Amino acid sequence: MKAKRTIRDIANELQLSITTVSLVLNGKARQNRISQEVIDRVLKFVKEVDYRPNHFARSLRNGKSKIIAFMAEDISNPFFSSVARLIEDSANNSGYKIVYCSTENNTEKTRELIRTFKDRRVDAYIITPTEGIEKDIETLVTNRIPLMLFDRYFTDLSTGYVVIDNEQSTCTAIQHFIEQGYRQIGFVTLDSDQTQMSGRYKGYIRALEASGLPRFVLRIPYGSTETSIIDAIINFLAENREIDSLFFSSNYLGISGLKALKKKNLSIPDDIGVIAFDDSEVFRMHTPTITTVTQPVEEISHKLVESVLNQLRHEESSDDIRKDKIKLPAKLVVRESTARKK
Amino acid sequence: MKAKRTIRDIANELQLSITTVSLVLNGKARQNRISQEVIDRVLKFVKEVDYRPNHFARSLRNGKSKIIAFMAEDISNPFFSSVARLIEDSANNSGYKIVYCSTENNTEKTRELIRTFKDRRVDAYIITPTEGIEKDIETLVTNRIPLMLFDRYFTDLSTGYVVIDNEQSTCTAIQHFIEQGYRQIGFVTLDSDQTQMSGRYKGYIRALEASGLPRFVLRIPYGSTETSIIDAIINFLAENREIDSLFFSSNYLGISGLKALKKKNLSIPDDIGVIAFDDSEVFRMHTPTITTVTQPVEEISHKLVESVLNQLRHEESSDDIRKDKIKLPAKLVVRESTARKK
DNA sequence: TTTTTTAGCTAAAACGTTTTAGCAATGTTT
DNA sequence: AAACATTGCTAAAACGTTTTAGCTAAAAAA
Repeated sequence: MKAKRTIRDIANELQLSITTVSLVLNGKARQNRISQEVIDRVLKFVKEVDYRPNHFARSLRNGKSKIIAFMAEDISNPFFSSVARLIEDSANNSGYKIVYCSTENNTEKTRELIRTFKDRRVDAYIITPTEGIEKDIETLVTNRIPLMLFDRYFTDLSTGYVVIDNEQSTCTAIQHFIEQGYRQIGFVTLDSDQTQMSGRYKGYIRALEASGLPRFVLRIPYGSTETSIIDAIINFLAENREIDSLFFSSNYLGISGLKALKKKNLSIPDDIGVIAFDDSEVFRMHTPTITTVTQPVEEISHKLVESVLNQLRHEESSDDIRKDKIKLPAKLVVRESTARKK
Repeated sequence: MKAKRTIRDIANELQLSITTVSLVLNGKARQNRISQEVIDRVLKFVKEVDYRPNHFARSLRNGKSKIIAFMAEDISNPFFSSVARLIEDSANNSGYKIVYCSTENNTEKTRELIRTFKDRRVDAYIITPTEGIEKDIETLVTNRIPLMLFDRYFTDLSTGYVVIDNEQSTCTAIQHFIEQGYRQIGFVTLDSDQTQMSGRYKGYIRALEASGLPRFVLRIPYGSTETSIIDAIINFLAENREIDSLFFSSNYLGISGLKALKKKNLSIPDDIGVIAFDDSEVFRMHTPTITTVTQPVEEISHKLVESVLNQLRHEESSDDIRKDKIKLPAKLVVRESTARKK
């Protein structure tokens, strides 16, 4: 068992000062006029003995943890776990590790999580914000902590974010219903005022207004169990028997919706048309296959991590950090669930 | 903006020594004969000014990062992201944060990841090991680093682990096929010698031998694309036309399998029976619904985190760490895909 | 009264880096 | 020959904790 070597040991063994070794190791040798001979000697030795600097000491000294916090609503949701997977490698390659947590869209919990992350001087944040967390996010921003929101954001807060064009993509989806001959279009959404949900709602309204069709809206309380969602949808359909199509504004609403329709023995797409937000294997494999508004997960993830790393790189420079405000288009993937026999 | 307060500031403001404050904060006041009056004074003040100790300094001093590494094969796989979600809260409640990474079952990558985690003095590991990583795991064990393997383990390594009884559960599944009247049972698995896969294979063999039925085995190379898996399965069926049922030994093999069957227009369960390993929403929603060997994800997660936290608690004590070797039963969830009309 | 014990607190070292300020020797300009 | 610049390196402070060893004063024992 070789003893852990410190920079001090290295310095002693090479008959150099700690300073010199440190400068070489940090690539600041040239600008500090360390001779090439010494540079080579240090580099060679350090490689030989596989010296690995102590992260704690380094962090203590320079205040950086080399950790990025990934705060998603629920890491086990396929959308969020895909993002988690896709940001992972780039972060690692830049020397960052990612700690995750699930906010459950619970503001109190999120606040507490941010607190503990602050304690650990996490270097950057990627967050799906909850409704009441605005102030806390603002504090991070004023402290110039690199930060990106995603999935939703705060219109009156100057942060970077990556979202999709919820209004336009939903509008397109509803128009697709209309083109397929559906006229009584129901909208099942979460009872939430966050940007992503209000955007989807606006898209629904806009499409309807353009064609003068009636509205049918069901708002599900946040955190409802699957069975209560299913019941709510069944009720909704019973009270509005004219409905001939349903738009589900999230992937798990869609899944519960399909279960509800199955339970009522309604046939898709003939009795009722279906479109769900967020793609997933379930929708691709379902019989019939389900038309979805598909988020560009790769691009979202890529932009998120790119922007955060960029902020981290330019953190020192006094000029303003680039706060990317990115709105990506989502794609309507047309499948069998909207192919009505006319 | 209030300046960050250090323990030194606290000590000064209270006219006490740093030592005293530190002892109180760490609950070691009583055993060091600090008077109750001083204890109260410190605790009150610290609460008032919301003092938060610097993690880096603490870590540097005592060598603990308060971080657990969660190394799964692929964090975006529903099985692993569920575990991630389920271990998260208990870990947080005990003051630990979780960093994740995806090994892709790539030994070189895993080795490198373990290296970087070691550099950061991660306190504990929860790992789905890859085939070649035995030595590296062993090093962790000899260094007495708290560690749990899951999903698979090394028979000749003394580590804690949580797995399911792959052999028994697969055997039961195959027997179910037989009871349902299937006689030509195909087994689609990954070309891997890891315990979970060999266990499932053994279960298949055992069930067949008991009834003298023929074997049909397809081994898919690790890391195959979905399309190549589908092609392989289609070929396999073409070359073995007598096959009347298929067992898929992982969830994504099952999904690819269903796509292959759909492509060949084979009807489940009449043309062919289907059982998949690992449950997922896809199998519950599929038409017909798919019989699965369902892993007890909650229990797996619970045992994992409980055991790791236990190891962390008793790390100091010189007596042997408890190395829980847990094998949980998996449940056969019978659905429509094995309900052959006889 | 002197010695010993105990109660209550603290000084200082240590953890392992990064970085500022500066020193000595050599080279260059006046 | 004196003054200045440059090259090549280093001493030491700082980051903020935890913990060991020990000090002083009061209480108890001799």
